[in-house]
Amino acid sequence: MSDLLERLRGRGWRLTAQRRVVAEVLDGDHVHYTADEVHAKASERLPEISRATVYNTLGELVSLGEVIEVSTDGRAKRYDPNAHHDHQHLVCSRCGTIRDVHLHGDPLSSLPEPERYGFQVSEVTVTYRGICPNCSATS
Amino acid sequence: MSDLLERLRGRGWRLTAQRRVVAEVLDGDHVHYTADEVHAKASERLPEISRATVYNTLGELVSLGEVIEVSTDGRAKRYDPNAHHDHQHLVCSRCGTIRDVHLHGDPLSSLPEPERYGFQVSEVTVTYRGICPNCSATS
DNA sequence: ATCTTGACTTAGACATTGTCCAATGTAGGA
DNA sequence: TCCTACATTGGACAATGTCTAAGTCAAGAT
Repeated sequence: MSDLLERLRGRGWRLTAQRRVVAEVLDGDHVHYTADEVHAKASERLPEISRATVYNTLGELVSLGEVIEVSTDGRAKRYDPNAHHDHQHLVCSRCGTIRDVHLHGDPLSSLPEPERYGFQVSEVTVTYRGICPNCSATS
Repeated sequence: MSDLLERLRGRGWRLTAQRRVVAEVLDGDHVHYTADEVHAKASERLPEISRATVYNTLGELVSLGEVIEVSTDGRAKRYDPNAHHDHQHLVCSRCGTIRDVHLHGDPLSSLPEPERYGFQVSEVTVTYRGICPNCSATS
């Protein structure tokens, strides 16, 4: 993600302090933040950045395919900067931690033709749930 | 789902008009309603039912394993009464229609041991996305 | 059949997450 | 340096969900 800003500039993105900070937050720790968490982290470096800008910027990064939107719990969406490697997610049912995981085979092929009901199926997301080692230790 | 009410009563559920109506709404058309849609349908039969009760009742049905909570879009959760047959979902990216689908094989087995990071993995949800025949006709 | 009681329901306030808009600011080309 | 189209801001608004205190009622006990 280090050359992300250059890539985006090449696509006509205007490079502002706010966008730079949002991109840096995502690029930093490799976790899955919510929009408001990104806003909080960004505010540490650029105190007056607004929530609207963070939401706008995240939306643009998603549209541009640089970031993936993940909604595992029906609560706040989370943003995953690991958009260039195909992967799925493993979520702890207790603490909500999310890990990126890599699957055996292509899950698209698990959906038989007669089960496609004429849809042009183009995408599949797989979410595994369970208890993480940390949580099962402290149960 | 016809004997649902009996089953629930056997588990100590107090059988009220409100709960009966919510169960009937879910049992009726076999679609995936949001909580507020269930509330609207229920209000047709029992005008003074409150939103809180619908939310409570849906939550209880989910806890009891009689209904599945589906969040495909990060917006409102939807409620799927088809809890007793293992299935996954196929969603139209344009209009949001949801179909139940049945997979080939067990998706749990697609996650290799080293990709489980010590989690006790117990559940997997697979969501396919694409364009439904209706939407691709009217594009 | 009536009583009693704890579970259920209600209305509405509140919380969280996300969107929109008009006014203001500014990046980057001319 | 100046322009201007694009970006940012703050705050109102919207959608969804949660909580609480007070009133109501289902169903077992009498």
